[in-house]
Amino acid sequence: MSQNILKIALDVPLDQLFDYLDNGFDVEIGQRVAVSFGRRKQIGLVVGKSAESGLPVEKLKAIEHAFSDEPALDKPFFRLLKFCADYYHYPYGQALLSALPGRLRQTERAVSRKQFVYRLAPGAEAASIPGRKIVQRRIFAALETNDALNETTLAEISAGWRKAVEEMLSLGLLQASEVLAGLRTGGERLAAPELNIEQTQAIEAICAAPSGFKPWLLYGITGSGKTEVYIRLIERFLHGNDGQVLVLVPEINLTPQLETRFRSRLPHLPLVSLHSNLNEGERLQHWRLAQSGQARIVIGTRLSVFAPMPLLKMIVVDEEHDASYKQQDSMRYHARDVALVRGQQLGLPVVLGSATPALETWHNAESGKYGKLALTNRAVAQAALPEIRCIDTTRNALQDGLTQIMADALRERLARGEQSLLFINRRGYSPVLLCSACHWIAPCMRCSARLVVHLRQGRLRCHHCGHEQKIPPACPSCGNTDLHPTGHGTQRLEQTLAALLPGARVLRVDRDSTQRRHALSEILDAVHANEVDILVGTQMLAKGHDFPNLTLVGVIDTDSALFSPDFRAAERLFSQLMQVAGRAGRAGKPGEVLIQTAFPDHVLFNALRGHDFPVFAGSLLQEREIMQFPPYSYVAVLKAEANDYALVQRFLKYAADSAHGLAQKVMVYDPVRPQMERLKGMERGQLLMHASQRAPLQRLLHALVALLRAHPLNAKVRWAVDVDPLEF
DNA sequence: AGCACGCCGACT
DNA sequence: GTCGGCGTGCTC
Repeated sequence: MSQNILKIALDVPLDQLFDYLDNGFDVEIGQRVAVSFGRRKQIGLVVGKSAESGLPVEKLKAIEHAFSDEPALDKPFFRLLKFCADYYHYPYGQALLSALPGRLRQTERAVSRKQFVYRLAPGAEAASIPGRKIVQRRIFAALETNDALNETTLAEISAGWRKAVEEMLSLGLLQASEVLAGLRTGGERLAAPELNIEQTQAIEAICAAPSGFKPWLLYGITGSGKTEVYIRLIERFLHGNDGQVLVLVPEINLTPQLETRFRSRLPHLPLVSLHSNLNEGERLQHWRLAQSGQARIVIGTRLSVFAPMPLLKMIVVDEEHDASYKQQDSMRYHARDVALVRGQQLGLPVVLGSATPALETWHNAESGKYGKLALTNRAVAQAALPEIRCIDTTRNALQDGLTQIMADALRERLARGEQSLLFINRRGYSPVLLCSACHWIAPCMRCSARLVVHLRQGRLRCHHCGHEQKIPPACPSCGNTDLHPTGHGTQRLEQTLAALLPGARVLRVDRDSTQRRHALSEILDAVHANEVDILVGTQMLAKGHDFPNLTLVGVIDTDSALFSPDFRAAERLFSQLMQVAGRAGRAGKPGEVLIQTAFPDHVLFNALRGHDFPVFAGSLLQEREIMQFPPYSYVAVLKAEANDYALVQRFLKYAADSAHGLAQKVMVYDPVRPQMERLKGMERGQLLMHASQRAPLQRLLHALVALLRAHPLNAKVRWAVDVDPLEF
């Protein structure tokens, strides 16, 4: 009797499948198995079955266990990850396994919490219940208005429900069925706000489009009601008893707000979230609920773009320009782009929402490749756009980082009992510790970066590798004890404000002040309760929060980003400033945005003053076209790092030489060191390649990666291909 | 990636 | 005489 041969994907950096004998287990494609691989035990996914193997059968091992009772992953899941593994040049097995919740990558049995729900049996009649069995009667009555009851609901009916249900089951009045636990539905339904014309037009356009793959850009300024458009679309796409929608959100603490909003507007649609704040158990449960089709709406960050959803009807990518959609290690995918591929594979609409779309997206919308829908008015009619002004710091002296104009504006709000927000993209006290005598600057030993002064803790910290040390009492270079914290961070600004505006209640919001589990939501509550006058914070504050009493947004210092060597810096800065500006003046009170800069006439600020993203995007796109940068070219970077730069150099030299030999219609540059030459003790280097078409670049990468995997330095150098990189 | 095997230097 | 350094090679 011959055994089946299983083609199994494993979490190993080898781009191949492994053949195992099925050992008599009844296992389907898409299920998990436990196998011995070399000396260790591994979890594998059955990708295929076959009667034969490229290897002699006696060399094959048999699987040790098959998780036959688990639901199998479907074909679209494999298809999507196959595409990603190829496109991002990452081993297929690792791509597949890393898309699973952690619990499913472990060799222990992964139990999903299940519960029973009870329905009325066909033909069951209330009359057959004796009058004195009150609990049974109540349960019966509840089931006449509800299709099914779960244990929680039954417990609300009576503490003695279990006994009653058992008796009803034995009498054939009820039927029990097992479902996954953890779905919450119901609750009060919030009234739908009225839509404005643009919102209605956007919804109708998407619903009227012929079914099939269609990308849409929903370009809507802050406060224009994008979320309401998503909600209406979900309602329209999930009208019947089936269908699922995936909503991707950036990796920020924005998920709870959005989740609450969706739940209160669509209480009848079971919703689960998938993000990093879930524990392993919850994550598995939510993922299973998506996979089973029971969760009709899935809201999740990056990784959830891979969540299996058999009834998927539409994908929404909120804040599609957000950089957190790009994974920066292992498989370097971009969740927005993967969402588009998924939409294409399944023939679905994909809605990309943003107030400041990525230039790639904007370009595609302008060229007609994507449908473009614009929301140009704030949904709350009386909420005007804030006035944006620049304060020229070459004419207005800075005192402790603040101009007089900014200080006066803060005082004014304080007097009026309104709130202000100061935006500064540097946490800590000051970004540099400088020796006044020899100009020594405290460096990080493991990174090409300066240590940031955290004065309150009396420590220096590296914001790249997390290294921490005491502030030295004297300069290690010359012995001088006069060491100056130079430049401004959130902590210092907080201190400055305390001195400048005594009595003002200042609250700092950055990664350091929000480490505690619920710290951010407590801060937000305090702001809403008007217990705060001035918020000082980093970009954390820029997103998604509505502060009705906030009328001033001050931007302290952004000039370094204006002339950054990173060609995306301006795009990011504009988006960031647009977002913080959106915090000002939401509920009828006019808002004002003040930006301190030495370059008030820069194009970026001109466009910002006019709230004119299209103009700014147009000018950036022109630059990109001249320089032949994305979206006018396709880029990939080979990134390599090792303890010893000589190894990196040798590796990249080999890669560059090979690439030159392989290159057809691809430009291969010389290996260079990145901005951050050293990170976490690793010496880094990179090789840039670009082409005007995707295909030749992909062909080159494919061949190159095969060569590099076979190279002796493969083991000594950590390397990765970054396709469509955001940073290089 | 792991985890073996394997062949050369300083230790109870 | 062994413990252990990490180079090399394989994993169905």
